[in-house]
Amino acid sequence: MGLPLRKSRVAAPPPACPLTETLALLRGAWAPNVVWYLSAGPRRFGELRHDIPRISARVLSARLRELETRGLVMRRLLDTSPPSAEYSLTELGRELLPAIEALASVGRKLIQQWEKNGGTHASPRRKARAR
Amino acid sequence: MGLPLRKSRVAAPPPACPLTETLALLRGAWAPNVVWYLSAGPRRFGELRHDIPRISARVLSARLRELETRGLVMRRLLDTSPPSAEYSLTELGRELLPAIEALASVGRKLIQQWEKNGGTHASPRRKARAR
DNA sequence: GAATGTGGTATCCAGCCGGTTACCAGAGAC
DNA sequence: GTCTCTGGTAACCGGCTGGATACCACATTC
Repeated sequence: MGLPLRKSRVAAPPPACPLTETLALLRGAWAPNVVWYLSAGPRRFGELRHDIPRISARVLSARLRELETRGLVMRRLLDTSPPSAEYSLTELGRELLPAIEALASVGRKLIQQWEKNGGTHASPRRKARAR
Repeated sequence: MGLPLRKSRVAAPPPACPLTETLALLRGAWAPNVVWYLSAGPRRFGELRHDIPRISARVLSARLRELETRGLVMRRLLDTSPPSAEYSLTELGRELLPAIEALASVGRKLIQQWEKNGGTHASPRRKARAR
């Protein structure tokens, strides 16, 4: 026999699953939050950091870059001093808003139920399955 | 001054952001796909493996366990031979379906546009920003 | 007895991801 | 001169995740 086959180093072609493709646009920590806060209108870097207090500058920067590459977000430099950057949703980005709103709506209902149950998050969870 | 304060070893309390909470339910690779395929009705382990060919048994098992713990999925043992297991969405699981459908709907539109553009995925992406 | 099909689990391991910290330039204020 | 404010980048690093592979019990079928 000849040489053993080597593994391909490229990923398999995407199956073009609509659900997977859309979620891929929002991949990465905080990405949905960034889109959410941009949905209300343009926002500067520092404003987003303030909107999402637990995000680090490094990750916010990375997320904005990725969202820009994926066509969801536009970056615009303002010539203020010091210069600042303003981010906003593109049309594609805005197309995601109904879906995001649907997710948030479920979340609101969920939280409401927790509050009714006395603030615990336990309602719909069941204990570990017997072995 | 006394001893320096030590870092807390528990995660900060969740901010109860509706969007974050809902997406947390779908955390983990393939989770949205599993929910998607269960949305059409109950499904056995092997059937799900067939539905999602690239998922491994290990990951499918882990995902189903997590979805069960989070209250989205129910497991039922069938006493066939060999015994098989059937998974189905709970009521909470079904509440996510409109949101998932909204995501998929965006995805379908996206893919449709790609096809119009000759099969390339390049349409809404722009080149790297100048340095 | 051997093969098959079911629904998994055990173990290993590489890659990625994101948190932390330090650092930067340039302009303006003081 | 030095401090501040902007919007970042560089380097380090530990943890988690998920892919690959091997393995399992049990009942039925051949």
